This record gives sequence, structure tokens and C-alpha cells, in this order.
Amino acid sequence: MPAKREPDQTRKSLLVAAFWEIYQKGYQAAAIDKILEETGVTKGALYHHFKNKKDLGLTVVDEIIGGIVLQPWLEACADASQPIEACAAAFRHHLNEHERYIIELGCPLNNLAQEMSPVDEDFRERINAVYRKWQAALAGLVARAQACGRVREGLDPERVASYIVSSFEGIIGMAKTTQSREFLDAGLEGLEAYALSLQPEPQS
Amino acid sequence: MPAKREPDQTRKSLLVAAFWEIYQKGYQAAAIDKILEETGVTKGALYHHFKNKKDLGLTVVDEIIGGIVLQPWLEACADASQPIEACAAAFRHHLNEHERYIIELGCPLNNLAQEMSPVDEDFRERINAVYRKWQAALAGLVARAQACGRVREGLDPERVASYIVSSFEGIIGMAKTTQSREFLDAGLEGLEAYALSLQPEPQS
DNA sequence: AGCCGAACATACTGTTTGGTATGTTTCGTG
DNA sequence: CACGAAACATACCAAACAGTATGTTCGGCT
Repeated sequence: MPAKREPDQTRKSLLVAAFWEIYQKGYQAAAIDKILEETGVTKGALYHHFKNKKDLGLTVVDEIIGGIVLQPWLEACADASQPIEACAAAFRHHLNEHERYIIELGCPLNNLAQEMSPVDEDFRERINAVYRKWQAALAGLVARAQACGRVREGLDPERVASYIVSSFEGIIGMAKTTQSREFLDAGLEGLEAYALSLQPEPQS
Repeated sequence: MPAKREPDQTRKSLLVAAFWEIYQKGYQAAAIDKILEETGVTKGALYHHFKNKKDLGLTVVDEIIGGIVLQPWLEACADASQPIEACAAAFRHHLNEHERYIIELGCPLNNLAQEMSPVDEDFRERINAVYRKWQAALAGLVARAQACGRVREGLDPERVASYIVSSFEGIIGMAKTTQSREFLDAGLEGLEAYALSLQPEPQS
């Protein structure tokens, strides 16, 4: 029972189905036919909306994955009245919220990044664009924390943000690999220890 | 001009070629025919030594990747007269040594882990076995550092090791994604900051 | 009403790929 | 030297897959 003719709806459902297929199997192993089967859309319709598989994949990065990954961080970094604490809270909240999928399937952005970066420059660029936004938001947070005297001066916010993002993705990746929460917990503990080490020496 | 008949040599060359093919494209996208072309071995020979593609892949994990990844760490963790410093040194040495490939292709173990963990339980187990050895070596290092009073008591060596491994793989992954050394440097800086935070408070 | 392009549907193609069936050659052993 | 198994070689297959050619239907605009 396909609703008569709703191009936006059709397009969106294709993107969502493609996202899940890619999230589960990776881009290269993602099967177009599976996406069609899942949505009930036909091949003609798909190739009307997207010019090929790569176009579909890149659009998934831009319109689906970008939003999913960035949203919680942009929020958390924006209203941070208490920078580091808010960040750590957003951290844990985000992980708890999606723990199920994160342990089973990892981070959709990192998955694609690891698979496609060496293999396709266009994918790499789109993925990097998302990472840069994430990193920029975190760097802004750190800079503000410095302004408040909650983070030591002399640290480069960009580099600190780099490390946090790297570490975060690494933690999620290991949780996926081990299929357990242990690496998640141990990782958060470690990252918080690192965050504490950013604070200025208490002037006792 | 195939050397008359050297089964071990043939097998080994297949494993090495398979390693590179998998390292570059991932397991699922790795082409058997490419491996045959690269080695000059024929299909009949390959399927004589390995019962299928999966068997080949799993053997690559066990006999090639395991060694490559573990060797430098096991060495560094073994003779550590100065635990943390030796570890950090092995760190940097390892990265510098293989910087080229690491930035371009990442960590072969982590690549496979991210690709295969959600998709194939057998791969996940083999990969995890390697990670556990790595983690165990690091945990041993931390434990000894505790015994020497160089690392605070009350920290769980296993969890600390978990975090370091996670973080390390995350850093390499981001270096690959961005195709730059920046994340590598920023990551090492961050990890060293973390390592310092493990030390006992200086009793001033 | 009529028309034209956007939005779909169906059937097919060409290639790539892992895997196999079958044949041949080498080598250690009795 | 015979002989049997291991080590290789060749030709082929069947399925999966992205992509296309072609046809049909809807819906807005004049």
C-alpha cells in the first residue's frame, strides 16, 4: 500500500533504510536490493532519487549520520553553564540512551570512517566535515572553560578536542569489539580522569 | 617460475598477500583473485591450503596481524625498567616506525575489528583474543608500576589498560580518517597527560 | 480538458566473485 | 620402481550485485 505519490517521504524512507543497512553491514557490503525490500520502494524509484549507490551513501552521511552524531554534542556544548561537568554528563547520557546499538554496532560515523577513508576520498571528505564540526564544538567548550579558569591555560583547545574525540571513538569501537559494557565504563572513567587533569593546579 | 614445490612458502605468501589485500580494502571487499594475481598462486593451490575465504581471513588474524600488533607491545611491556616512560617510548617509536601505513591505512587489527565484529562472531573471537593479550600486557605493566609506587594504588590495572588500548586505537583511527599527523600528535599528548595523572600525588 | 515532466514500476544485463570439479604433477615411502 | 597422497593447475559455475532501458501513472499548470 504505497501512499500515492510522496517524493519527500519516499526519499526519506530510502535514506533511513540505507542508514540502517549501512550501519549494520558497512557501505560496501550494503545491498541495494535489501534497502528496496525493506522500504517497499522499487529500483526505478531509488535511481530516480539518487544517481547511484555512492550518491545514496554520501547523502546518508550528510543528512542522517551527521545529525545523529552531532546533535547531542552540539546541544551539550552550547548551554554549558558548567563546561566540563555538562560535557561529561552529555557523554554518559548519550551512551546510556543508545547503549544497545552502540555496543552492538558502534558509532555509525566511525564505522564509515574506518571503512571508507582509505578507499574513497569523497566519503572521507564528507565524514571529516562532520568530525570537524564535532571537534570545533568541543574546542569551543574547552576555550570557554579556560576563560572561566576551569581549564589550565597553555593547553590548545583544538588539540584537547582532538584527543577527546579520538578517545571517545576508540572507546565505542572497543565496546563494539568486545560486545560488552566494560570498555565503555573503563573508558568513561579514563576520560574523566583526563578531564580532571586539565584543571589548573589547586592553589593550596 | 614457481619454485618447484614448497607448501610452507606458498602458504606463507598467500597469508602475506591476503594480509595486505585485507589491510587495504577490508575483509569483505578483499578479492581472492587479487591475492592470487599478487602471489602468482593459482586458485587450486589456495583452496588446497585454506578451505574457504573465511578460513584464510581467520588465519591472517591469528598468524599475521596478531604478531604485528602484539610484538612491539609485548617487548616494551616486558623489559620495562622504567614502566611508564618505556611504554610511552614504545608508543612513539611504534608510531614513527610505521607512520606511513598507519596514517594511510590505520591499525590492521582495529580495521578488522570494526568491520567484522557485528557481522561475524568467529572473527570477533579471534580479534578479541589478540586484544586481550595486548590488554593483559599493559595491565601487567601498570600493576608493576603500582608496585614501584609510580602509579597510584586503588586504580584497577585492567581498567587502565582498557582505556589506553581504546584511546590508542581511537587515535590511530582518527589519524587515518583525517589522513594527517595532527591527531596522532594531539593524541599522544593527551595520552601522556593521562599517564601522568596516574601518578601518586607528589608528597610535597 | 490536455499536456508534460516528475515519480514510480518491471524486466533485463553485464560483471564480479567465491567456490568447485576435475585433471595433472611432484615427492616421500615401501 | 611403484604408488598414493599431497601440492598444484585449469576451466567452469551459480549467485549476487549495481546499474539501465523502457514503460506506465500521477499531478500540477495553463
